[in-house]
Amino acid sequence: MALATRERILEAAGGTLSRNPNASLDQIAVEARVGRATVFRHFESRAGLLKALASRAIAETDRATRLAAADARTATDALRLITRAVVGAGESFRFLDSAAELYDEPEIVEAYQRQMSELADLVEATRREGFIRPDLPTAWVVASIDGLIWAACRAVGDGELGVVQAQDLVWETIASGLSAEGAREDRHADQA
Amino acid sequence: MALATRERILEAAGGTLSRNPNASLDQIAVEARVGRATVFRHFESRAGLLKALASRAIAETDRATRLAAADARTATDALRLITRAVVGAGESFRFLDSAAELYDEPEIVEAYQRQMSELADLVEATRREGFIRPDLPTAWVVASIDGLIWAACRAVGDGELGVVQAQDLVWETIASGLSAEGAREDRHADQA
DNA sequence: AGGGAACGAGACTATAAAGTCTCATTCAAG
DNA sequence: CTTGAATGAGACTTTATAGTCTCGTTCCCT
Repeated sequence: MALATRERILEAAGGTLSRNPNASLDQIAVEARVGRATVFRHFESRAGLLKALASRAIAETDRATRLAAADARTATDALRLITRAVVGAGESFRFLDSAAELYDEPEIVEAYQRQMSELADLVEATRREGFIRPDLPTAWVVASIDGLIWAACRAVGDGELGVVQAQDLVWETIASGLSAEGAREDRHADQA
Repeated sequence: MALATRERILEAAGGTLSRNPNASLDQIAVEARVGRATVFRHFESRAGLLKALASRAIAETDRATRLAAADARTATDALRLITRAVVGAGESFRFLDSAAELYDEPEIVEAYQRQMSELADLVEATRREGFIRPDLPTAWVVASIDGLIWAACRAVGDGELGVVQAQDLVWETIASGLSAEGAREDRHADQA
């Protein structure tokens, strides 16, 4: 039962922290239907729990990324599959939204930066396939995709969208934007 | 000097909290070059300070929104101006990113929901002008815009983008999307 | 049935931060 | 120069929560 308990604690922590980033270990233990002491039997400290949770989310994203990269024939397709996968797994790492304590866990920060860097590489590759507009900085494209994924995960968490719908909408928005085709004529200098 | 002091505390709180959402009042007081006791002379409690900070950000957004609505001839133009204004004022409310304590301040929650609702109305209006794609749910369009604005503010805060650049890119992305025109031929059913 | 590992409950300590209070100092206005 | 309001410094209390420890119980395995 040890593994099941550990997993239950992680699950509860993810859920509780995504709703209230400052939730106490007591709340998490209650949510996991576990004694508070048991939390300390599985994790050395609060920081350790957070770190394990983050590592889990990162590993899950990595796995999804590898699978997508294996299946896809083009970089654009890989980006599509990865986006879907990350939105699908959104609940796993929505808690990261406000886990400020993790900023001083070099291991986690490094992994996050690596993932962002991989995403940047992928964006560059899709750009070479003619998918991404040449005039947008890669940093912004990455930030936008990140922002859209967060928005989708939040909408799913709030019950505004279903998971599948959110996955479709994120990709649809990345691929075709928010505006109608006709609006493309509207562009003009827009300094206020 | 009373007003100046109060303002300095708010300013410091905004800055410090956007960097570390769990910053103590002591850190904020130091940042504001003010005694910690003085913080309590101007705000009844930590929650009161947070609330005042949020109210300030909301009021600033409201003001920008009203100005934009007054200047704009079309809903689409209003959306453009408002987006620019909010990104420009991003530093003022970036701390909200992780201010979980505010979730149980009905006054703040209500104001936030009102702003989101106004944004939804504006999106509907731009849709009638043919700006927004008819096939995207308004809730998603609102969430996307919100996500893009957050992404831009974060990029500015991290020094990745300049403010003006971020303003341009957000609107450019809303208006024309991320993908090249040619990618519009690529759409296909994408269930994995 | 017996034994050991995992657990629940709860007492206990330690600590960080919120919030209160006092007193001396500064500073601007009259 | 005098006065009063605003402040800085810091002592003090309170509270919430992390982290430790113990003991009795449950439950699985042999």
